[in-house]
Amino acid sequence: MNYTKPDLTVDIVLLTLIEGRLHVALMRRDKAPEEGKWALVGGYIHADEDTDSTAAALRTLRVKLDFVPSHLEQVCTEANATRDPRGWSASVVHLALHSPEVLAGLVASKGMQLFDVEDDGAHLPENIAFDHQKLIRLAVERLRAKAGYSTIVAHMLPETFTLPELQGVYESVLGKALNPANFRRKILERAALEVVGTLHGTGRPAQTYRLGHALDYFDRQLA
Amino acid sequence: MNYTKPDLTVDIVLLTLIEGRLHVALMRRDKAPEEGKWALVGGYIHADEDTDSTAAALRTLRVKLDFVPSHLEQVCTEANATRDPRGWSASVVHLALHSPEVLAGLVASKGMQLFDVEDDGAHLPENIAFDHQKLIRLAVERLRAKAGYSTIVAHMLPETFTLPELQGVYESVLGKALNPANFRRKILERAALEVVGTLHGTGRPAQTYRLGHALDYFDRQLA
DNA sequence: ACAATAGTGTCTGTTAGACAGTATTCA
DNA sequence: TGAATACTGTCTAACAGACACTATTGT
Repeated sequence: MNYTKPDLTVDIVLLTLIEGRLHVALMRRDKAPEEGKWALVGGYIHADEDTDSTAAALRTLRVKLDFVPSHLEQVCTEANATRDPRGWSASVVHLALHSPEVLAGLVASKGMQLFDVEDDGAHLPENIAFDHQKLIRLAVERLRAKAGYSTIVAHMLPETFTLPELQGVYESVLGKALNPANFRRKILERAALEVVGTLHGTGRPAQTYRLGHALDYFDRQLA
Repeated sequence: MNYTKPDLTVDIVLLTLIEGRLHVALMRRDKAPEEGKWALVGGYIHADEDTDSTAAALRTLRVKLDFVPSHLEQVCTEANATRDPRGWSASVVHLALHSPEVLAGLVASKGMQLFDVEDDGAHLPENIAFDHQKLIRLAVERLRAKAGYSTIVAHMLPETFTLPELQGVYESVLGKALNPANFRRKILERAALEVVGTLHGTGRPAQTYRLGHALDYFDRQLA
């Protein structure tokens, strides 16, 4: 009754929005296999220190990037015989989101890079490790699907934001323009947004808001 | 760099609908740990014969029940230090659906039992193994969520069915009565249903249909 | 005053829910 | 002919999308 145990890892698809385009955080692998290729932030689950798989993902982000994401959720598990040349392996894939300002800081200090994932990954580097291009696609699909009926995309903004800014991230992720009047009406009906203050810009100042809950689900599609 | 590898298993929450109530298939464990308790159909992933985790789930169903489900999908992965007394373990949880007629046959021939999962599991047996009560809840929640915007529930009917029958399974899973006229209009708009024939019952005969695709997703909520 | 951006009011077409009514079978 | 079940037509209220309008700032 002793089977060969597969490897068990976590991989984190850390995404943000830069100039209206989704970007993913990748790091260069510094050891074999796939040395030198670009890979998701990830690593082995440590049975002795991780209480569960999400804790393993948080530890990995802390150790490799010294960073706690605004949002983290499990996407799926990719487990098969061919994804890793070393043999049968399983990866619990997580989606993480944060604001571009903070991630840009990590690029400078931690050697991580941000790559544009739009146009079906056409702008990603050629040499992506393992099945990580597929894992990126799965996480991006999850984000796009969830954008339409939740406040998930707000986690790619700083903690406080204006409604036009929020509309912008919805438009980018959903890939279509939204009518400002209708967006305001619907988002204020559906999401628990708390008024924070006022932001002065180049025209009329905007109200700033923050999320009342980490994640709100809508009973109807936003757009 | 050699960590203790956690155990990697699959567990299948096999559900069907009996007299309007969701039921789950459980089997009595015949060995330690948790011997004698009721457990989901599941087992270790076999790195030497399973190409991926879904193949492992299908093999497990074939070996233990000699059965191929009408629908099978991954739900999530439950992975932590405390779910199995033997130590850190990970289970890739799957949701499987089939018609009650076929599952009733397996009860007779394979020692499996079907338990009512309604009322938050109040009618489940006391002695459920490991964290399987939680896994059942996760799969049932997934099914209920997906029922509102897909044809997933049709997999708990035989291959051909009438619209009143289909309405019945939607009503049971969604937990509310639906207006027949509106149900017909919306399901025929949204789902790819193929006309098969005519079924004679006690009143006016009903058209029979089958699913045009394994799973249709709707752009709007059904109810 | 005007450019720029934020935010409101309101009209219209579409969709969802309610419900009355028709259709087709068997006893 | 009536009970039983399947199915259709149509009215109304709610909602989504479009768009013209007002509001508040800086220059």
